[in-house]
Amino acid sequence: MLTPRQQLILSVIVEDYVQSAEPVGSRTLSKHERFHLSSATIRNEMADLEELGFLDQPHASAGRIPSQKGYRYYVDHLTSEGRLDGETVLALQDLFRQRMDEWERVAHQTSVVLSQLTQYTTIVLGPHIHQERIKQIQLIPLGGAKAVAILVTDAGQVTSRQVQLSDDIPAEHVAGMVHLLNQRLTGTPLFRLGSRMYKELASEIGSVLEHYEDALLVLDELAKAASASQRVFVGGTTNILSQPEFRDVDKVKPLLEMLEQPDWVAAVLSLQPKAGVKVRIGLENGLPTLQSCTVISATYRVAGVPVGSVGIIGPTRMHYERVIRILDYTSQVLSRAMTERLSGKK
Amino acid sequence: MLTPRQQLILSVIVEDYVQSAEPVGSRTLSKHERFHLSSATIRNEMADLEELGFLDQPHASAGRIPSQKGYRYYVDHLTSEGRLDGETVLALQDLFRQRMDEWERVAHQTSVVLSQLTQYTTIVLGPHIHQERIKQIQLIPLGGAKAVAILVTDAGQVTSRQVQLSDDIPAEHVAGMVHLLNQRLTGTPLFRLGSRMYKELASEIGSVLEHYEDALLVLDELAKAASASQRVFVGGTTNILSQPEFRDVDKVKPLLEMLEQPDWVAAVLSLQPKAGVKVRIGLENGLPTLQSCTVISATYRVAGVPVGSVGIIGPTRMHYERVIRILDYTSQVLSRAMTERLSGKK
DNA sequence: ATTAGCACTCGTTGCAGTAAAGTGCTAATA
DNA sequence: TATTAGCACTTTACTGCAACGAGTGCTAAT
Repeated sequence: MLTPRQQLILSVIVEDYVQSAEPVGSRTLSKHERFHLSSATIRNEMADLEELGFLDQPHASAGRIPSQKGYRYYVDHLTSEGRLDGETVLALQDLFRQRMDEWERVAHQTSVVLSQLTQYTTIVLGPHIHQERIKQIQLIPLGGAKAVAILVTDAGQVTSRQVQLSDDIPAEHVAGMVHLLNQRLTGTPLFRLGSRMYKELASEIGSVLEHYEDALLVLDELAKAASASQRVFVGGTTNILSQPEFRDVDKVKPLLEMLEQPDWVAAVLSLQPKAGVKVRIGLENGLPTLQSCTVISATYRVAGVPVGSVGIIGPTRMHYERVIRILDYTSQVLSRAMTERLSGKK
Repeated sequence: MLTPRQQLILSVIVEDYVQSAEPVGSRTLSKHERFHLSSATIRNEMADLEELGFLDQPHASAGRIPSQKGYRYYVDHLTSEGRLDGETVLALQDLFRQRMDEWERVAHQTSVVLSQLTQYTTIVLGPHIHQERIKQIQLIPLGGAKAVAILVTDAGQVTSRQVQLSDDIPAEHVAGMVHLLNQRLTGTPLFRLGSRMYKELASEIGSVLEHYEDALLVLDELAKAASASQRVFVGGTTNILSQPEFRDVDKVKPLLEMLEQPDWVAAVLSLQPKAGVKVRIGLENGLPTLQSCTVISATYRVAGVPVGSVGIIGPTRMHYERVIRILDYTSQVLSRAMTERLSGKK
């Protein structure tokens, strides 16, 4: 579709603009080492590229900047896979040498390190524990009819919730109930703790236990707590403020407001089934607020099943190649670390 | 120290400036309903107030704005206790009608509501659980020598941590260990789980259990986890961006960077022993970054013991009276709610 | 003690003029 | 036919300047 020369020009324009944030002029390009062309020739090519929609011109006497379509073409055709530099790799490897069971800390650290490395804003979506299996359920009475229900998964995740039991339930019934629940549910993956299983169990429990409503309540609360357990970590929010395109408070504000809402952040980074790194440029994100932003994200997996994701938000004028490589690498290492954790290797 | 008329003038200047964010001139004041003085008279008074250090003048031909000292005088002598308006009271009461056992949600909601009500940035420091007592300790083996240690307090807080036990420890020893720990520690307040108790227990446990290092490790980890459990919630960060004094990205950035670090936020709001609302204006905060900010904070208590705090960060040009009243009220209601929760009332 | 009046200061706004950067087009060149 | 040199044109950014407005401080009158 584009001639090799046009590709080269587009490529250099993107890379120059990403670095300088200034529109790139024909003279700048003609001085570039990879050309021995005059500025006039390049001007003609640029005019063509603009007509094809790959370049924009802020105003008549300015240089060119890549359009959304231009960035898209660059990402799709003009970047290579390649290796990360050693320093970055080391920083990331360090990150995952930590104890993987302290998930909160790992996720938080990841967001901190990634935003340092990239100078953009980082989002880490903590792992869904849907895939994990029930190891044990506990119910600890607190006095009154209150109790704490605790669920531990085989990966060692602990989820808990306070419940209000029937007023008159005797201690031995509570014990019996917990016993039955464990007997019946140990080994069950959490994602099956949904409505289907609920009904199946209801009848069975009802025939054995007197306080079966309490048992169901406990299950229900635990299921809710478990499904709400995915946490969102945002790091390097203030990096946005260093970007020249966001020097204006009115431009940053809507963005920061979005980043303040974990639900929204989670939605933007919602799991994509496909493997690999996903790049959404400008309006491809589907939100007007993000029209001058690019979101790059990657999921990480446990034993092949996606459980969470990491993402970077920055201006469309983003250092694509580097960020893609970093996220690719991070998600791979993270997947491996999480999988090892689960399969019980030390 | 100040004549009644000077007080009145200072008062009106503060209130006018807080609302308009524009330096207040003598003419504006002379038109104010509470005066029947000419602008010239007021000019003389203002010149005096400036000389005394209560007012500043941005430049020679501008009106006056309150100095840090001026705000301090205003807060100390010119505000009254008074009542909150009904709407605000309702919004706050709503907040604490929630289930108090879901602390994370309450704290988060508090920060959201307070920042909506005040249009400033809100910080909520989650409760220390030092005062709570151990209800039960659990140790759930995960396979390998890994296990999850869980601690439940009498208030129903659950804290957990993964631990690595000795490789060769038999299941019945684990059970015995947990039994002993519970027998020995149930009812102990968490703050005693520190080093002193550690030593006391060490000898006792050592004489009974074979794997006493494991028991101590478990205790140690739980103590660490419990003391790290105080969480920080920051809400309405972007409200800062609406303040005219922070229209400039370079001015907001350092502030937002600070707010991004929970440790720092916690430090700024660190517990003050005295009751009531604390107001720190500008440099009183001790940090150059906060020189044009005011931090107002209040602690909340459980049964009289301070366990956490709520705070508001805004420009020194702050709506003092209102914010003080809101925080005063919030901390009281919160204290009551938390205390009731603990004493087991439903 | 208060006020009217006035000269003075300082920041803001609008405007013309200039310099710089970059383009598009045409005509010359390899 | 593809490339390049040259030039007129456009637009922005910057600079200096005058006019304006808000507000003060001071003095003299009430």
